[in-house]
Amino acid sequence: MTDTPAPTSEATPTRDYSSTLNLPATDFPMRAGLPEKEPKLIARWDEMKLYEKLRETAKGREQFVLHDGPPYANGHLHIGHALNKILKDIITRSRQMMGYDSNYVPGWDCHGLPIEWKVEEEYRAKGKNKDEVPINDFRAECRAYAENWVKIQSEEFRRLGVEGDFAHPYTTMALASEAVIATELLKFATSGQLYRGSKPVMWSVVEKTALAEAEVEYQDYQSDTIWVKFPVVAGAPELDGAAVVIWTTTPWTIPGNRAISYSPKIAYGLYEVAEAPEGNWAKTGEKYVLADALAEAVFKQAKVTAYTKLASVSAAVLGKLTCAHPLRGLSGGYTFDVPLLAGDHVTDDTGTGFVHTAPGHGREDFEVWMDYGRELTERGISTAIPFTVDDDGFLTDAAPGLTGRRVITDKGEKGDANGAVIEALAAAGMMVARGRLKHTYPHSWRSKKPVIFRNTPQWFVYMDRPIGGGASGSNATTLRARALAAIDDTAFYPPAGQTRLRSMIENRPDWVLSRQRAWGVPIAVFRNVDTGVVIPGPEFAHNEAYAARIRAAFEVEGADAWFAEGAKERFLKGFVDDLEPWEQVTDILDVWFDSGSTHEFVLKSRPDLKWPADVYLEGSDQHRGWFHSSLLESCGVNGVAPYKTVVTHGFTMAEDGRKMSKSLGNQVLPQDVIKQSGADILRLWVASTDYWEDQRIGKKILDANSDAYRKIRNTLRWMLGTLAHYDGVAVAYADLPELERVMLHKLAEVGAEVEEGYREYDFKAVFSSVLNFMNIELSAFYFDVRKDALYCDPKSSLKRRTALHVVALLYDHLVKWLAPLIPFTAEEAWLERHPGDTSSVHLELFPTVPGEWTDAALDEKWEKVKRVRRVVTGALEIERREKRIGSSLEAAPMVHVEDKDLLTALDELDFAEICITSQIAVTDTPAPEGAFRLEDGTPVAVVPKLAEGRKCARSWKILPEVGSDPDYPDVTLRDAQALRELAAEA
RNA sequence: UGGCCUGUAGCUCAGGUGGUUAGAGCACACGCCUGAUAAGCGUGAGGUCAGUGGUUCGAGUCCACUCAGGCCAACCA
Repeated sequence: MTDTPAPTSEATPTRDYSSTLNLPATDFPMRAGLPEKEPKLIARWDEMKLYEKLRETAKGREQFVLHDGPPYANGHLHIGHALNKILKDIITRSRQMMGYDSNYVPGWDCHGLPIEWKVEEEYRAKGKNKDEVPINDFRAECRAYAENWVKIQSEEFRRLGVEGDFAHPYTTMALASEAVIATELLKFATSGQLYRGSKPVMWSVVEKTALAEAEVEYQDYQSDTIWVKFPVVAGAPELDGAAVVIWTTTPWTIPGNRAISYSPKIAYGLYEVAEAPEGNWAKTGEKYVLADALAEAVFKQAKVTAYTKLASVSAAVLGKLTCAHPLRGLSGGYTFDVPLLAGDHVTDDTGTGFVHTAPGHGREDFEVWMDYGRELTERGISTAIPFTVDDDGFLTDAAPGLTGRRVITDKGEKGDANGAVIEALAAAGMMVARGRLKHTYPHSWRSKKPVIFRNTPQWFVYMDRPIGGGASGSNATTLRARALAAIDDTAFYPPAGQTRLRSMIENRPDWVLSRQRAWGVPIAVFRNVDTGVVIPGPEFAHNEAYAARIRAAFEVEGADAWFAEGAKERFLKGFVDDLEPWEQVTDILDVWFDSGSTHEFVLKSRPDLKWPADVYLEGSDQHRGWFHSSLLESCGVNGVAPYKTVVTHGFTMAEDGRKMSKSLGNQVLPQDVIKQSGADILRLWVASTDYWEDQRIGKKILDANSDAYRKIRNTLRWMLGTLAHYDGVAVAYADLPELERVMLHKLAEVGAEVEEGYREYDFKAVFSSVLNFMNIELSAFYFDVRKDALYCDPKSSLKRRTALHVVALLYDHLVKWLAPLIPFTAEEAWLERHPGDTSSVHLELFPTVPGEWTDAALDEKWEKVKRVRRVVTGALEIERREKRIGSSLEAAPMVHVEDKDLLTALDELDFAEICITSQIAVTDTPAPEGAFRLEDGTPVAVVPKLAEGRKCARSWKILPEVGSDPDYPDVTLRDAQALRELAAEA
């Protein structure tokens, strides 16, 4: 520090020159008030018919179609909906601005169980019974219910700033949609891919209906338990004469037994009864195969007083074993072989270590059975699953000797089936023990009565049967092969989606399409009860005419036509000689088939869209949902996927990374965010997050986004204020000072990142690139440096005018790039610069950055300038701390640059201006001892000094020249010139 | 239990094919400015890269396991 005299300006009374400065002036408020402003902008867009204008503007451009995965028309939006729709909106808006015709048509999924429930609930409240209401009346109420929610959700989506054809959305329940969905299914029937198989479902005997898992509640129930022998008949000589013992809580399922499951992870042994009471079921000398861990408990239950283990039995032996059904020979039935199958569901906690497997009566039983299908067929064992229990709970002909016994009565009480089975087993000498067990058991939600798992006919689509005529577009022969090929042809964001979908398609069983429900599109086929032949089908001569009938009727009446009186005559007459054996199928389609067909009834039917879609975007759960069913549906019918790209997003967690739930009270509702902060804040959150993975949201995170928003807004506001003094005259690039050219270079870099980010669906890259640019390059550097020229330079100053020109360029570029992310604020900002009734940033294209803006050499040079600048600011910070200066304008540092490269970079630059000091000296002379240096090794040392001269009353710079102008003795010469020009103007 | 995935500073994110003291923005602390002012600028302090064990001259980066979390495995969408 030298002994420079303190500036004398403090003592001199100063004039307030602020009115002579070009200070920022704007009405653009610092505080956004988004909750009030956003609805007004929506109203404006409505009024100016923005959606229609977007289409008009883009007419003839290449189409880009993001096809909307339909949300379910039930309930208010949650955060997941908001994330989903905002992402879609960012995509459609950015593609539109990239120069595509990017049309977005929102859709809704309207059929299905949840709506049935709601309507039924309303019935119950009114004391009405669903079964007494004609089905089409019930369906009408479901339709009205869905309609109402479509309206509500539509408004909620729009409030998020989502732009699209909300005046003409699609719904799966539109009559035309139902017509297409039904005829799409007919295509599967026609090509022979649809077949009638069977599968166990939860069934309520009392209500005579299938139940969903959600309609079932678990209550305590007392079951009869039995331990039963399955005599070994083949496979292992060492087990001759032994029996595999199973345990079950449902004796009535014994007639349905077709296999025994064991676990390769459990140790088994061959045991012999050494001693048992007279007349005991388990007799001395009998040999049982049991899990070692459970043998003792079994013998105790069987009242066996002594037993011995003869040998261990390996899993390899068990796998080859064949047993006889314990009722073999009863009424001439049960002659089939019972194989042993390895299953993961088998444990050695309870029972015997062997699980009685009745594929018609349990999910796991069914799965094990189906998994072994091919192997069983090779062993000569029929894989057919018997229908041992009918709708009313009676054992059928498929249970010889027990036919007519009842599992559960109309009233929901236990029938006589269990007793009869036990009696028959005992008579056959196959009982080991019996007991009772109190445990939780599924009961119907409605009747509170126990339900059963029973085999029921269902409609399936083959995954692995070669597809014959009627379908086209692919060489692959089976649905699975086609789907796998289609997955290879699809781009996935993130890439893991491909693996996930592929492994699902590889492993999935045949596609079950039928549901025994009311609110949906029917499987509009007929089945010949004598021959099993289905219409339509590969052999049927009138497939097209039949489909045309269905389609024509559904287009006018909707799927209700199928459920109306006389449907059989109406649709079948003239196609068959005798209507009598033809049974109308009343099952409806799984709603996944509905939404899986949207590409057909939306993309193909609307001229303003195209097929296939460019993008499907949904949550990662949709790998087994919409992505999956759309793929199968389209591969079955078209041979290829209905999409080119699949984008998935993760789930939204609470702030601690855990699932949101009502009970934990950690939910964030989009409605609340919108009310408190505005939709743009929510959208900024979406833009900032890595949505490919699970994201978090909460107060802290939203606050951080509000802060980012404020920074963006304030920076735009300052630019607007400054531009109030811009006359709109452009300056040629060649005439720009280096600083301006560097900013344009940076802008070009940001532009490349923005473009790449939008193209690759990486919005957080766009967000951080723009935000960092605004923070670091603009707010903290360029604007800070240029304020002097912008505020103080004379009107005529080229520097001032070029800066204004560049600020205007920066402003328009940034606002456009931000438009897809924060459409409300971007619009508000755009209109400040480009007002007009028909003006909208959303009608603009992203700017093309001129190639001449890119100047890597200049950028490199200025990075050096900034390195030196950092040393200067570091030195000034010390001065500030020591209270020698406050403002940097009080300083006039001496900068010793010890590197030739760095020194050259400063040539011909007004380095004082860049460092925002009043004066500065740059030299290559060695720095004195004690000069300030940065620890990072920059070869620059700074010796701070106070600026000499008087403080300019206008620009606050301290310069010796102040006082030398006779007219304006209290300002610098530059400021004097500015004042002179101002005076001349007046 | 199986399929797919995640775990880097308080928060949101960067960290090609393994290679110098792990980066940014925000938030935080301290200071400056008071002509972007419920603003602006500067400086600074924050990380055993979930953990353990391996491969390697060398691992946030590769491998295995463990822990924590998420989605899927519904006549739910």
